Amino acid sequence: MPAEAASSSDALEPPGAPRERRRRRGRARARTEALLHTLKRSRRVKANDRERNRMHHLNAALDELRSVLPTFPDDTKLTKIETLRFAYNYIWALSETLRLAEQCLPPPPAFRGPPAPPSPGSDAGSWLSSGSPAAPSLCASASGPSSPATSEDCGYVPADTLRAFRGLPPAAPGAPCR
DNA sequence: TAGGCCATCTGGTCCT
DNA sequence: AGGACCAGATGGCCTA
Repeated sequence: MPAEAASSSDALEPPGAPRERRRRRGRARARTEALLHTLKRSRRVKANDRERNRMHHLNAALDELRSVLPTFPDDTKLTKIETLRFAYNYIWALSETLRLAEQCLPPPPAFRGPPAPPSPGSDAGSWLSSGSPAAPSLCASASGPSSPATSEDCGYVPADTLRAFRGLPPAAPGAPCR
């Protein structure tokens, strides 16, 4: 108790002085607490502002992702979770398409030999053709565009968003090469 | 009206 | 110390 410890010198004061000092100390403490409160408050407001900005940037990135996904104009805007799942499956579908194309076409002479290091810029096929990441079971691609799957079949992409895959070239597994 | 989605606030934790 | 990131809470809006 700091207040108790300080009271030892109070015995030398005239009567009434300790009470006045305590009162002053109380006012000072109230002032510091108020100052601390406003300081905390201003920090919080600043943090809120940063957080809001951060989320806006995140949403902007999500919008950018939406804009490159194949959706129809009359489709309602994909939700955040739909966008992420759709992108995940779309990437997988593209990589499958690439893989099948590589199976059908003889590789160009420049690509013969040891595979290039797995950097996205150098050799798309080598890093895209590893198959389904964690087996996402993209039903629309697996069953072909003519038989769009339902979300019950797939579990990854809602039926509405799956319709966007209809525009893809048929890349059914096991499709005969020309 | 219930449920889904979203924006915002908030406190905690980690990193620089 | 201050900023970034994260997850939980809350309230508003919309739709079935």
